[in-house]
Amino acid sequence: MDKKVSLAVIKRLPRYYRFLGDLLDDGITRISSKDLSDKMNVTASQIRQDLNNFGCFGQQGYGYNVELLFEEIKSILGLNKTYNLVILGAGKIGQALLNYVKFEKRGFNFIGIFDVDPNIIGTKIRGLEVKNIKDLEKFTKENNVDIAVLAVPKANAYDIYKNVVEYGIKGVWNFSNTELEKEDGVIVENVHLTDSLMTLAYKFNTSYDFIEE
Amino acid sequence: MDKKVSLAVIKRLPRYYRFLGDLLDDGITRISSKDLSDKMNVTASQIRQDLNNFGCFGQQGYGYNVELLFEEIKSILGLNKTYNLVILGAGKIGQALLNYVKFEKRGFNFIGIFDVDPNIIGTKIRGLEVKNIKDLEKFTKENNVDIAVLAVPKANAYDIYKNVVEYGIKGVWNFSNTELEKEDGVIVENVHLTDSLMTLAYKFNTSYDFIEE
DNA sequence: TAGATTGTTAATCGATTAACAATC
DNA sequence: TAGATTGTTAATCGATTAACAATC
Repeated sequence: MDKKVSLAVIKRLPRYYRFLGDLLDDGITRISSKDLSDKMNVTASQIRQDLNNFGCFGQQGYGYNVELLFEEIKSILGLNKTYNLVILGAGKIGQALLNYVKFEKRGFNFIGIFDVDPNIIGTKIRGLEVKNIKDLEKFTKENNVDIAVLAVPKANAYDIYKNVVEYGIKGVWNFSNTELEKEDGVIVENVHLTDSLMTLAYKFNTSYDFIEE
Repeated sequence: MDKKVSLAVIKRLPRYYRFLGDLLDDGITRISSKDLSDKMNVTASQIRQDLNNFGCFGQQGYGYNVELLFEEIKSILGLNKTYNLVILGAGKIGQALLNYVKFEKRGFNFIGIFDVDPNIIGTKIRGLEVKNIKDLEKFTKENNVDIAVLAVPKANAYDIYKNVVEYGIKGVWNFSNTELEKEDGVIVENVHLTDSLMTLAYKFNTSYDFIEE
């Protein structure tokens, strides 16, 4: 596929996937872009445009086969593969993520959790022993680590990120409240909880108006 | 202020705020849009356009006073006020958020945490006793609750959201993996962790190309 | 077949970038 | 004052929406 897909489209894919999953659960086998657009509060045009970035999954006069489309999007999102993740930082956020079973159901497997705190190192969380972060390099050599979950305090984030890149890990899910500079071939996905809360605070106040999503 | 500000602009504000805070920490007192744009990897034009949605904070020939601009954005984001939050769902995510001290530093105070599980109700987390979610209505009458943090499983999210709206809470920070329908006067800010991870998975694979942020 | 609905091209809308006069 | 840099208008770019021929 030649043409680059815009990030706006990509970010809508998980939402399509979620709605199609719900339709499947409800036993609905086909849906038109119009009906889906009513459900999702987007335009039918946008749905068709979005999907046609990846292929022709519909049929004139019929619409889309729900299961087929669901599977297509699953595959586009890369959810047919499995991923090995390590959690860096065994604090509350790291633990919370490790305990969230949904991720494993979708093929994101946590194979290691690391920390610097000697009081935490050696303890077990959900059957996984917390390792010393100094052993991360060795661990990455012995295991195939796809994604590092950065759940460390802001102060340590930069150094640990540098290590992660050095050890050859290609995906970073960043929960530390910092900007991580772009590195060639490394994908960073940020979850800035503080930013999200600030956006909520902004909308909460009426001093300035804003355009609704 | 008349003209509506686009969501794209609003979502950039926390990032400006973060960078200006860093500049302040570094003792930098003034900055031009050009210099800031180099640091932030955006265009100087965009910075000036964004800021001018809210006022004229700069000075020709000089640039922007860092502290002044920092304070302006703080005020625009509504961070001069304090907010009372309740956490609904005392699972790992709820606990992780409650333990994240940064939020309190910025004026987001957790005044209650609720759950349905009798084994958790009554226990204390960070000095706060977990209450029965059935007591939420009473609690909202006796306390001024601004924001409810929805950290419950997907299955319960809809009902609890309905209650939250009914009790008159005007802000919802939604961590449940569901769509919450729009209600008049209620602000919902979603944190869809699963979506974020899927986006990472997409980018991680090279089968389709994409435009970088 | 006739009706429905796609895939796709064209039109519109909005957001980003460029340019520059105003002015500190 | 001269240089720097803003605020703002105009130009460009991209994304969303509308329209419709193709076709199941």
